[in-house]
Amino acid sequence: MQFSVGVEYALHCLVYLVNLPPDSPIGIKDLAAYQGVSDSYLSKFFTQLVKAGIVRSVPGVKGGYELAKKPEDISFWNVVTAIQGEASLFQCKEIRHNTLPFRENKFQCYSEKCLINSVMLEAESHLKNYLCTKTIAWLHENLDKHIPEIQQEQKRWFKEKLYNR
Amino acid sequence: MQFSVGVEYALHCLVYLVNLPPDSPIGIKDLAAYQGVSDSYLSKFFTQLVKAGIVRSVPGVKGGYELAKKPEDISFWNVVTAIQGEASLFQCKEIRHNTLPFRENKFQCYSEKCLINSVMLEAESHLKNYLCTKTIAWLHENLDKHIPEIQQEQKRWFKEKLYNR
DNA sequence: TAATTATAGATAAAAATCATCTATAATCAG
DNA sequence: CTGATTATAGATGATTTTTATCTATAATTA
Ligand code: SF4
Ligand code: SF4
Repeated sequence: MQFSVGVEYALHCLVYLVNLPPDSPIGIKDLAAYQGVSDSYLSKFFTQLVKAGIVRSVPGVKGGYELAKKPEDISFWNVVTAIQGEASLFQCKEIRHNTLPFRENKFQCYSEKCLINSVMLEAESHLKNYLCTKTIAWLHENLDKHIPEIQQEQKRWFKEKLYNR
Repeated sequence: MQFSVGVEYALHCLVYLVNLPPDSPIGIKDLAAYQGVSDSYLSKFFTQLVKAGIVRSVPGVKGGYELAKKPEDISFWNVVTAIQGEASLFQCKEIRHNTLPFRENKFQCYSEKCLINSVMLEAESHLKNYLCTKTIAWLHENLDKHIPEIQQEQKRWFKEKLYNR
């Protein structure tokens, strides 16, 4: 049970989009070139981010992607669900339905009143609540503090790409 | 990203082992027959539960499995890690290493100081802490309250199997 | 000694994940 | 209007993980 790499790609790329001049979207080609993956691969994640309302897409010449919200309104949890979907971590496979007394049609097991399910859901909500408190704005700000050289280099590169369109 | 079904099987089966007479292990055949799966399948999970110190195995004739600890000392988290392993939910795939300035050997990215990684770890610890508070004893007790008929039937069945060995 | 039982490992089907490529639709610069 | 550019959608396939079973082996006890 692992987070998808897509979450990692999305978080990194969203940081690139912070603090750019308004109405100057960045194309998927540039983003993909920077990340070192194919455009079609990265674009899939951006399509999901669009659907989740995290980024806005501008089609056509000089189109691309830009943040649809303020970075302080985009939480880690938003990104995680945008990429992995809303499905909860624990999905009851209804194994009890295959249990002896059930096979003999003695009982039914309804997952609504399932204790295991409710415990897992509650546990997940603790994870969720924490991830909701961490935003792209926070990430951007702290990356600037922790790895300033890398961040500067990265900003330089995207500003230049924006300039040469 | 989903919990393994193994967790569901393990939690259900551990409840069956609560409140049985001492030194009377239940064989994997009975457990598997009750669950409606093959012994070899279920036994794999029990081997993992043994390695995690949750159950004790008794080989040979009239052998089987019994709880190795008091049910109030077995948490949901214990079971989850026994089955899925200790690996954390977020594993950095080091995607930044393939990023443009890194490909040009300008920088290195050490995951020890990675902010994303630390946020994910902290989030997971919230999930962990909650799952540590819920035990097999709690589950057993509350299942008895919520679905008493099913629990009675289940206890009847295992007691009978124990009797006929 | 023989039957029983856990353990280990081989095997394979099914599902999910990762990654790329192609075709299409929308937009804008000229 | 036209052609280039760009996002979107979907097909495709490789790889990995998950699920499930079967077989062989080792330990134990009746
Ligand atoms: S008790 Fe809960 S987890 Fe188990 S089969 Fe029923 S609904 Fe699913
Ligand atoms: S910044 Fe963190 S998540 Fe990203 S590549 Fe570096 S270590 Fe991995």
